[in-house]
Amino acid sequence: MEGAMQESREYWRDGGDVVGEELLREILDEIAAVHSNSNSNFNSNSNSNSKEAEEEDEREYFAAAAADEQLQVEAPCGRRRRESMVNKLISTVYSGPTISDIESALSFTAAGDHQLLADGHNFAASSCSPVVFSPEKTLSKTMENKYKLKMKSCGNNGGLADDGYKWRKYGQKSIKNSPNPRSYYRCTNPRCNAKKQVERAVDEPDTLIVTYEGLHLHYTYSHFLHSTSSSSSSTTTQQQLQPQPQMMTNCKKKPKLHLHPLLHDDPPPPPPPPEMTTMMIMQSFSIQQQQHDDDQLLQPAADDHLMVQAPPDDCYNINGSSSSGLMMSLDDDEQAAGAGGLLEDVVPLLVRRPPPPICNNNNYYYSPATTCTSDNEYGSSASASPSSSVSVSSWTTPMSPCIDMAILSNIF
DNA sequence: CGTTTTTGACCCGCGC
DNA sequence: GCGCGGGTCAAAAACG
Repeated sequence: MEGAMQESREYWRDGGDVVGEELLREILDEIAAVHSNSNSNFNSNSNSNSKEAEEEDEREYFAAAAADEQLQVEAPCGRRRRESMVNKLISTVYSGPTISDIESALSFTAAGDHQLLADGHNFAASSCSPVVFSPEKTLSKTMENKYKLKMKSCGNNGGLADDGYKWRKYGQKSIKNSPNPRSYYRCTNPRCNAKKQVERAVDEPDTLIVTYEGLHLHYTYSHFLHSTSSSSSSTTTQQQLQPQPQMMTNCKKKPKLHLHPLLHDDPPPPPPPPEMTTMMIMQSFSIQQQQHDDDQLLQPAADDHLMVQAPPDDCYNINGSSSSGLMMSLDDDEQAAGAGGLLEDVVPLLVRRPPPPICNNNNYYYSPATTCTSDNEYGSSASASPSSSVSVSSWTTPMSPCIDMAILSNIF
């Protein structure tokens, strides 16, 4: 870990034109200081393995997050702001996720967004209907931890919105008692184990049933593309809030893979929008491997830009368009610090939490990347516009501090 | 020419 | 053990 810290320092010394070296040192020192505490907390929790400890940990986490948000209202700039950022980073990186964490976060987020559905106000610029997120936990073992989305295709042309990831179709099967074949897709990222199945509902031709399995070990491509776009030219708020199909067109070009972010010639890749996450679950590859060995996928496999919403009983609703209140505060210079790129070595599972009561029209933003396609057959295109092309939203990428990226890249 | 899609074959789990 | 159905593989075709 010390080595990672040192590498981060060197990395940021080289990239000193992005963020002041002094500030970086300050932040890194704070990280190093907090890390020891955070680590010990994590160890003690994992050792005790008690539900009370986990719940206490969750309470502390959310309380801290709420406090951070309050701080940002009072002092959106300055040291407090940075400390908040660092603390969040630390809490997300060093407190290992548990299944309880994930489930808790899902229900927490769901409760927060339930009202949006109840009000019937969807932020979406599209006319897409909400999707229903249904974890298949009660089915057979092979179906365990698969998550199913039911969604209607976009209204105008019958096409569907992109879900932000790039999929490759690897099979199609006709299903018994169903006139519609089922298509099988795998994430094109070679390190990514995410899969999905797409089939059209028998009774509702407009409805697609998308079953996700596995985690994406990288960011959405829309995330990546928006980052690169934003870094090269200023983007107005209005543009940020509009679907940007040209970016999805650019998705056709497969980005470099397998390269460690720090080895890229390109500018440092963007971090995830850190304050948008309920938990940014950083899984080491050992954990990932364990998942494979156990043949268990513990996390909801819905793409990380999906908004998990109020679950009645065991059913989660995802409404990719619910973005109200998801605007975050970030300084302009911090926005300018980001750049494009995929994070291949970090494993974020972004479980969104309810929006903080902060609305900043100029900074963080949540954009419905609703690129409707006109595929005449669902499941016919899996590249930039995945066949499922579901009516969901993706996080467009505000420029965020690069600090966590550098650090996280060195951790794993 | 590299990438993606198609599609028949194969594998495996499950029920009888 | 056998058949069925679902999931995956992989070679060929299609695409850009």
